[in-house]
Amino acid sequence: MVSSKDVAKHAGVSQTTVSRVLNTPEFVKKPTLDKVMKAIDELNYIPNAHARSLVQNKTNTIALLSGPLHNPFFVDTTSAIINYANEMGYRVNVQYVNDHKLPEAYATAFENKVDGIILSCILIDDPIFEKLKQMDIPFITYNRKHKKNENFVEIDNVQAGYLSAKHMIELGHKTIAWVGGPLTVSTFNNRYSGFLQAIKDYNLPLSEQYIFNTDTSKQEISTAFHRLMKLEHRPTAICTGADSLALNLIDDAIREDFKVPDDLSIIGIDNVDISQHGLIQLTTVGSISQQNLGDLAISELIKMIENKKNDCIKITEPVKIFNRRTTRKIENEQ
Amino acid sequence: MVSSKDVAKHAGVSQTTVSRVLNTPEFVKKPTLDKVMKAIDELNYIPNAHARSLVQNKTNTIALLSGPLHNPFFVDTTSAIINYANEMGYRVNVQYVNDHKLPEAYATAFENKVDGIILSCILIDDPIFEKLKQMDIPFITYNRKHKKNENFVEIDNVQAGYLSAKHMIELGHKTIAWVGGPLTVSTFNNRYSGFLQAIKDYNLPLSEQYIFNTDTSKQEISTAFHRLMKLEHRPTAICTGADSLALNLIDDAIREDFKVPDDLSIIGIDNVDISQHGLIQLTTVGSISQQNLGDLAISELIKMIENKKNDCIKITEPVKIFNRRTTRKIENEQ
DNA sequence: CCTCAAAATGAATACGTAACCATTTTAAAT
DNA sequence: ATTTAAAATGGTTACGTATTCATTTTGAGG
Repeated sequence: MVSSKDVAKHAGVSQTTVSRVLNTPEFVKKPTLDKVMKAIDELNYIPNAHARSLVQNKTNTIALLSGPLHNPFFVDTTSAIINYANEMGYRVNVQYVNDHKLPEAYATAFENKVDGIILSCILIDDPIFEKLKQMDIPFITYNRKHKKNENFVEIDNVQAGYLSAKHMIELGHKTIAWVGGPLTVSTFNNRYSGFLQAIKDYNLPLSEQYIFNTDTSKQEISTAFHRLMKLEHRPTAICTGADSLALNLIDDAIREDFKVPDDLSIIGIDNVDISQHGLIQLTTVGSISQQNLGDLAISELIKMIENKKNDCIKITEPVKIFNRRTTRKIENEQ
Repeated sequence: MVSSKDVAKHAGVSQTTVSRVLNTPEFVKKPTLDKVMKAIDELNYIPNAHARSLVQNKTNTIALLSGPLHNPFFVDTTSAIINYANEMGYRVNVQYVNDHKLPEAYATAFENKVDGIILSCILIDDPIFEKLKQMDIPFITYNRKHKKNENFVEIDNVQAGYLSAKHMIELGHKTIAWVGGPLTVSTFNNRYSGFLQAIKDYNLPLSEQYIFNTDTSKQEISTAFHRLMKLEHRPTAICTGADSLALNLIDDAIREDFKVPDDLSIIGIDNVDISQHGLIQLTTVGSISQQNLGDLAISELIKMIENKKNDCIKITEPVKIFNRRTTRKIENEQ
């Protein structure tokens, strides 16, 4: 591998000068600069970022610990995060983590001495949080937050759950089911509690049979769907903890010959990009702002990295209903 | 930052021994091993991957230069690539490249001395190809290939285009349009030529008005759609260069109140995961194998990296029709 | 021609690790 | 006890860069 020393020798200057040519060319005379540039070109020299990191203690790399891409929410956010970070001169190490691989994912990030970590995969009660703080490395969670309520970017999940239930209630639905995710995750937890609050406020009855807090696997969602549809008194509406869940449920519904929204109204939360597609037109609750959570989080993270500003990021974006085609007024048929 | 030297001092051993504890613990006596482990734990020591890379000349990092995630093909492949690479102990630096940012993307990959590069963004006639070969760094292209016909993984694109047209023809369509991508890209080029071949083989007329090779932007696809729909003699079927194009066209169609497939049959190529969704059920052409191209490519790349096997990868996967719900028999109404 | 500050360059070092080679310790065989 | 090979450990160096400090060169002003 050709190094700056080789270039120096070839150009007849010191390695220091080569380094200067690359970093502070304004301090080197034109003729020597040209000499060095020529040598760089002739030898096909490419500086070694790792050696630089070592001496500068800065890697220009950010670790992204994301949820899986089969959840369209992470498609939107991953894309936004990587594009913004690249724009700002950072490389992004991406890992799609499932729970039993989390420790490895953190280890990888730490060993690479990344300048910052952006992650969605944190539990309300996650012990990693303290460790992250100890490490003294900038980090931010998006979509989820830790119970300590520090360094997060989220939407107003309680309100989202509330609006979603309210939407169904106002459409006349009386039997409304909930299919969400693990309550160890702030996002689902808050969305669920918002949902419950609305049910309570509007004095609707709610039996446990109608509640499924799944592990978000396709299989368990299908199971929930089948259980719901076998109930004596079937729900006419399902509120879900996320667009990805809603899309899975709709898929199940179609395969079982239920019509959405004619037989069953389904609403999501997140307003992922694809939910707008003409074939989908998912009714959902999402951020009022155009900017997605990934975008917001990465820009805050980079501010933290560069300004060293240590004040804690706590952003909760307001939400609204996006009324599309997967929910409808209930007919008074029963 | 706490280094292996600090650990050594704290444990009362040499730095070499600390290194050994981490890399070849079988060569160190139990008591010293315990001592060192204790010190590592107490000091919260985490090895520096960059320093290791420097001395080992191996980074365990792969650069992924992908197309944008709003194309679902890259959702599937990115996911597969990252997961497989992580499984095999490699980190992945992801970049979503648009054409004018390509040089930067390569520079980043080179400066980081990645162990390999996996890329989809190469043109038939791309000068970068020679440079990549010169660099003597393992690389593989997926989905697209260079005219040199080396180190690629693709589906049988000519056959895919052919089958797609044949499918429409056999359904009775006489006026079939083509909406594809830039012909500077092998994928679109070959798919288009397959399409043309079928049209020719079945003696269908084809006017230039029905051909659009777009830049794959949403806008230009919409333009193509509108032009087609304003034609005196409207096409009853559109063959497209990719599922992402098909999905965009269908979106346009729905917004203009055309019914797919009743008013218009549309077929894609790629068989992306989401095309199977109940709400979508896109008819398409895709690989017979379950394994997606990203998976295939990354496993081949890692073989190259680890076995140093220099024989050139040339994989073209056979394809078949996935007959779903966006195409139908034409009625003899005209 | 001399002085002297500014500009330009170079020498030496540190970053944190693994690898190589040398040395010490251990334990088995005599 | 002595020898000897194996096991265990340590000292030193290299990786490729940026930085710090020292040295040389330059050119303006007297």
